[in-house]
Amino acid sequence: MTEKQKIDELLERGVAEVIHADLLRSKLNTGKPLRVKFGIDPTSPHIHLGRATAIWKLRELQDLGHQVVFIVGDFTGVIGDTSDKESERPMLTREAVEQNLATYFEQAGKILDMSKVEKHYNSEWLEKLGYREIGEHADAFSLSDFISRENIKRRLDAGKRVSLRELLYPLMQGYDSVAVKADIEIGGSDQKFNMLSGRKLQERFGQAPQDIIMLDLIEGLDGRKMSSSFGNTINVTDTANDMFGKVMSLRDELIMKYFMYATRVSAERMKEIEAGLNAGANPRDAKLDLAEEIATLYHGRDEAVRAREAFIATFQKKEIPDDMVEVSAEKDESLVDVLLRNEVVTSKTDWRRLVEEGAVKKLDGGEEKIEDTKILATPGVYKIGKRRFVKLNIS
RNA sequence: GCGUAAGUGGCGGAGUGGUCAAUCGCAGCAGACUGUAAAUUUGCCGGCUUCGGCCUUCGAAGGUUCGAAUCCUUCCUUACGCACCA
Repeated sequence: MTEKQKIDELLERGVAEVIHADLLRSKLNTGKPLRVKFGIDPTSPHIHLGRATAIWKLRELQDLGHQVVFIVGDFTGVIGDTSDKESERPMLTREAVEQNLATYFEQAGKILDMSKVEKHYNSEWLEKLGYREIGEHADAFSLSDFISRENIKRRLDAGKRVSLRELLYPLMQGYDSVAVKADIEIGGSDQKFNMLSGRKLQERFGQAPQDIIMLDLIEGLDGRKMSSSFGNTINVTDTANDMFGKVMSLRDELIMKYFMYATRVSAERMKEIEAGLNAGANPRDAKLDLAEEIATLYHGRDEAVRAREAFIATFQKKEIPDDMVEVSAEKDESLVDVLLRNEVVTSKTDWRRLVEEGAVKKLDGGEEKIEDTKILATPGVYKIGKRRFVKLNIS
């Protein structure tokens, strides 16, 4: 790819909106290194594919020679962001923030060259501000800015509580931009308000306002927006097999979107795949390729190919998977107790239901349906529902 | 501070003295159908059970009653209105 193509891809692929696109393009064209701000919310430390789109953008910028600046919202995390949330967020303790952060960089390291990333905790500067400064910053905004904000308005209209504390959040995130002298900020389109507040404050502080690259949000497994709070995420820390299974369960309409947002597959290849689908190719095969591409990004090609094979063996050929949960039972222990102890089932009632529904089978050459809820544990492989496999040993 | 309304299962939201473990929708689980698709459809969806029942839940704590998610009291939480110029 030429430099120009890289810049086009940066500004177009998966991008919802660029604020001052022309300006930004000309800045990028000069080749002068720019400072790219990216805020990390330490509330939930798992990077899922939706969030990863932003990190891949950072990677593209890094490849173009720009300086990525991570801002860990350790201070703002304690306040709680209101963007994209339907209800007020709980305040996090210091300890929780620290804990959540521990794994974050490692996950980001799967995508970025972390050694080149500048890292800051926003408590570095936010903690030092007093009422005087906060008052000055707050003066850059009017109450109607906040009230007319969609998600605040919705909550107000619904009679939900909106804490004043939440209004401080954009001020702080905006000041982050001032503190690190950001040229560009990257974030999801749900962050628009917060990122714009950065521009406002930078102007107050005599800095050139940052340009903003806003990314589209992608759908999760159930078709709703991918979000940890919905539990519909594909996480970059998921095993290759999990990623594979999750991708395969996506509805067909999302295939091309996922190629676009969640893989690095070239535009030409995407066109080919799309043409194939339109010509009547089985979407399942496109999805297998998609799953392999996604797994490759985080686990490497070899492991992704193995996951593909395991998927085909287990679900298409109905073979018993190689790796599964292993549990061990005492002598004369009932099967329920073993499964309960290992959290395979959540309660005895849960177990009873599963048995009555005919979901529990012992795999023993063929499949033998288990109908007695009180059966004793015997060694072997059990299958509960479609995808829960358990290997049981007697200790 | 005063007044009014409200707080129900993971979420939304019914229920206003017994037939309520609590309608319904979403999410989830399981069966059928499949491509582990999606959509559809059927069942389940607090816990324990000798399958007769039993136990714990409707903001919290007390109380009334044979009996309470439903009535009363106090408290906590939230929304809305009032407040000053009059």
